[in-house]
Amino acid sequence: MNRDSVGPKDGRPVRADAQRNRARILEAAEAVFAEQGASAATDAVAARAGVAIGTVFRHFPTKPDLLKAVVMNLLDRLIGKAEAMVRDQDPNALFAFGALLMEAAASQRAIFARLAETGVQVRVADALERLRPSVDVLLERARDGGAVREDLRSDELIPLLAALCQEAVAAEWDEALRRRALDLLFDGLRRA
Amino acid sequence: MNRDSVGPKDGRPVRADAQRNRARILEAAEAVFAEQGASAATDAVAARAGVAIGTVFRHFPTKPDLLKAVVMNLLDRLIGKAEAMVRDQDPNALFAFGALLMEAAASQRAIFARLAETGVQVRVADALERLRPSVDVLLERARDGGAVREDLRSDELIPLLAALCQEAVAAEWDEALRRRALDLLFDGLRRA
DNA sequence: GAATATAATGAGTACGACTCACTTTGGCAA
DNA sequence: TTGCCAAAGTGAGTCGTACTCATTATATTC
Repeated sequence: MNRDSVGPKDGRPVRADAQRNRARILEAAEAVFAEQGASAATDAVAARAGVAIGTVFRHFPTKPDLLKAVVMNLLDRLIGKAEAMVRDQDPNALFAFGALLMEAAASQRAIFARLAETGVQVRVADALERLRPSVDVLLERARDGGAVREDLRSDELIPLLAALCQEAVAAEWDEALRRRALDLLFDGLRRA
Repeated sequence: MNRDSVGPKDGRPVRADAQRNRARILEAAEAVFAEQGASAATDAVAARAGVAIGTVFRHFPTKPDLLKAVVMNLLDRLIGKAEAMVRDQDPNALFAFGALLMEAAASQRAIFARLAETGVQVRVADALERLRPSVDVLLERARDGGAVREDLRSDELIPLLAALCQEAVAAEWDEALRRRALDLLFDGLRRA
């Protein structure tokens, strides 16, 4: 764990006010984007955070950068849950994880759905890469337990899951369809 | 077939210059967006079409409207191919259609990929709705021929295909992954 | 308690979507 | 043919928003 009280290129500590403002901006952005969608003006975020607009742009040079940071923040919370599932020994945990992932994406629709609308580079697929270590473990265990086909690899599974989550959010699938889509996919992935 | 030489609410014919300009704008837009991405300024489209900016906005009141029209235009070409497959009697035509769809989406990446970046309402899922009649026929035939599970319905299959195409384009899947994803999905959809 | 690098500020700039008062023109009837 | 007029075209101007930068403030270091 590197202390985030030191700058990227090492050297001096990051100033206390800068750390504080960065946190405030992220918090404000999450709230503003959740309320107004990602097309909300950056001024609104600055106002809510109680800083000048220039400060927002110092920390996040472009709007996509800001949105990306917000999403990565949300993702951190998910990772914790995924790691908890790794500790279970259930070979079917992989499927439970897929369901968890999709429900999480759906519940954050307000933010995720708008990401696509504004030229953001954040893709669910990129975000999922961070979950990969956990997925690898879950997949291997499922394979060993005979719960999925032998030839399934995580760099195939992750894009598939990403595709479903992305589209579920973007096209506003209802819960029945989300569940059904996962069932169809996972059913097909089980050992033949 | 209603003549498109008459206006929406019936009444007078649409003026010849209006029809001509609409066609020119669509053609210009397709070229400009393909070259510069959908974030290209509307001025550029107007310039290329040889009309004033106001004329573009008369025909397509918002930029999303313009992008949507371009995509729908592209889709028309696909529909022809789908209908040709319906005329085949092969129960496996459904799978061939899925592959065709994904390759078409991938080849138009320049336009499709940028759609998501600009707040466009055009979703691949919406577009696919127009293909539904053809999909219904293909699916029914596949079911009768025992090529897919009995309980699969087209309003489940279409979103699944849409999800894969959308993500394949957005995340720039390579051909191997596109093929593999379709295989995994279709394999799972076959009769158990 | 200077010195100074780092951060904050916010008026200003750039740019692109969209408007609208005015001009032009295609279709129709006399 | 000719005149009428609604439909269509025009493009300078408005407006909102992402982003800049010269200036000011302040957190750290010695």
